[in-house]
Amino acid sequence: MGASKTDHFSDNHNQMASIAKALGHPARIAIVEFLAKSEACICTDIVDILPLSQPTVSQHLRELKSAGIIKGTVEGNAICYCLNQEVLSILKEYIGKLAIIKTCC
Amino acid sequence: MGASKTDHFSDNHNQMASIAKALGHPARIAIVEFLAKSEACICTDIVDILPLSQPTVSQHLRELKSAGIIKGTVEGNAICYCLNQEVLSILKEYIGKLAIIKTCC
DNA sequence: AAATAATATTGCAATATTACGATATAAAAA
DNA sequence: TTTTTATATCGTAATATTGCAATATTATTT
Repeated sequence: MGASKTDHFSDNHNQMASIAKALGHPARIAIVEFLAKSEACICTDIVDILPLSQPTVSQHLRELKSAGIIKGTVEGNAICYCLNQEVLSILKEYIGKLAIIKTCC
Repeated sequence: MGASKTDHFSDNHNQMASIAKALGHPARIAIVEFLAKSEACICTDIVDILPLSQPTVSQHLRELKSAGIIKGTVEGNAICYCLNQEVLSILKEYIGKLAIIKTCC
């Protein structure tokens, strides 16, 4: 006991939770926001904008990538990151459905 | 080391992360979805829809409440829960800004 | 007043996350 | 080829999360 009982929930609930979970850290929010504000994909600069060490940033990037929120392309000895709009749209749609005012409470 | 360095990030980043984090578990997604689908606020039934014990569900409800995602109203010896649309709207707006297709990658 | 019902809290074990130093890897530059 | 640059991985310590049994709390019902 301690691990979450993933297999007791629907695929959809698990997917939404894993996307939300990946965004559930201020460093990862900062990364995603930085990529969103950039005109193009970003190589190199991500470590510089965060108050965290390079290995820690690398770990956060991996989590965002494994949730599908960002994509990374190898570009020489650097890696270019950008947002995966498909996955963000899934989240957007989902939150949109929840955020509908109802006449109660 | 181990705890996240909350104080090194902006209030906005921390708030968005804490909302996302609260949604980052399939049980909490299931709760929120159940409340969204219900016509009115829900007392009592929440424990029954989840494959988890009553104390565990209570803990998840508390996390959703402390992130501001749900509200609970005392109603006799029960508690009626419903979504806090204000907070969901904050998230909706935020994700909406991220999820804008750009011509890159 | 005692029993019941709904929810919260406590205590604790199992596991996951966060962070970083040290080190590895792989491509570019010197 | 050596050095530099950009990123990843390993190992590990500190802390947080998840889950539940046991118990407490609070209001309702009998």
